[in-house]
Amino acid sequence: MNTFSVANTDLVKKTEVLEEWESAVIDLFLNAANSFGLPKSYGQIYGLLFCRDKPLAMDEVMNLLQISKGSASQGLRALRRLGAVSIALATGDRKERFIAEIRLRKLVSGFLREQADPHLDKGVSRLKQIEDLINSSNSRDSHSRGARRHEILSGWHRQMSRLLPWVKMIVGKSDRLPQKNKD
Amino acid sequence: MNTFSVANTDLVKKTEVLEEWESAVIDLFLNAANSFGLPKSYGQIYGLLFCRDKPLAMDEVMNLLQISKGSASQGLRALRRLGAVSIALATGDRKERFIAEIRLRKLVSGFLREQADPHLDKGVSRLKQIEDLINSSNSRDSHSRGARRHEILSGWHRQMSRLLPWVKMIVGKSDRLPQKNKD
DNA sequence: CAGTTTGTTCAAAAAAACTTGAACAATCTT
DNA sequence: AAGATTGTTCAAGTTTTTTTGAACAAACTG
Repeated sequence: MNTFSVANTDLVKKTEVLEEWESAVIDLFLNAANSFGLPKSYGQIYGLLFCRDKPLAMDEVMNLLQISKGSASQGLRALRRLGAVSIALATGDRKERFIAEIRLRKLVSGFLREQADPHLDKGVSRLKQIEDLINSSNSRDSHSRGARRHEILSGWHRQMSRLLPWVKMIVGKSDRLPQKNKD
Repeated sequence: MNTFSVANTDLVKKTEVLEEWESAVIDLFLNAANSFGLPKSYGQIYGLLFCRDKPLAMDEVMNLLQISKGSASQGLRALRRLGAVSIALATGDRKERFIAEIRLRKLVSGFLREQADPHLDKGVSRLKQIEDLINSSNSRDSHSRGARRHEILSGWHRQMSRLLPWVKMIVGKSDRLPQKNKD
């Protein structure tokens, strides 16, 4: 089946290839993404960009990682939303090119903003809904038990709300040199 | 669709049933578990125990949540490992009975211990492996680029290692009354 | 504006994660 | 010790998530 052997000596577009250590880094991020609940391909894409100095275009990402157009497109978009990847300023060429954000603080706060904050918000309405159900409970015992639980949940919610800003602050406090806050 | 109205007054084996608010709380935890990367059933089980004052046995959990033996068994075990659930002291009866840990600090630190810490540990060896690959890189350019990346990753690792203890400390700092640390 | 190049969308395929239940093990009961 | 009760394991089934690629849209080019 693979009998086209020789003869295509330099017709094959010299597809750039990964360094061994790059593959290892990409794999590291693949696993990390995974345990943060993100698709593996996001991790791969980020990992690749993390390794490179020069911005990469979508098709380069596709080729180097051997992933589909769809994955590359969606992955890059999601990573941009997370603030983990950004578009390099146009280089004459028309293609968009991407670079990885490497400041840990930015990565963490982007992640929390996109993943944690929404949950905390939804939590508020959920708690209210639960409160209503508790109040419409007929049994006196169930009612008081519910009220007690509602208090606990509210306390947790308050604490988590307090914690997140701290996390965003603490991480990256000495990430590099004292940088001006270009938020 | 709800036309079974009256008539089944007490033939139905009074299978204990959930309060409406309990279902809502269970659902809350179901979603929470999910976004922490834990199976939904773990959330349900925890949620149920969270709602109850009295310890529940595995079969009660199965019946109330309508989940299989396997799920109940595995879920309870995993939750115990996380420190989110513990076995109530024997009540004469032979069955094991379970209760939920409701101190947020315990929950958070258990979660971090089981989920984050292992990753940080694996991270050390991964970093070392990457370092080796970088050193065996032939290209001078690739080598220095790799070295730069390795530094960044090491920095992140250090920072995360610093952060976690803080999180464990901060959460639950005023969870309830000043309790003696019964770790 | 017809033709290219670049990027998005989304239904269907593939892969991964979760749940189930039957077989098994361990422990108690009589 | 046979029988009953409680809990675990894991292969197979189910559900959910992720990836793919072909059709489409948008923006440039000559």
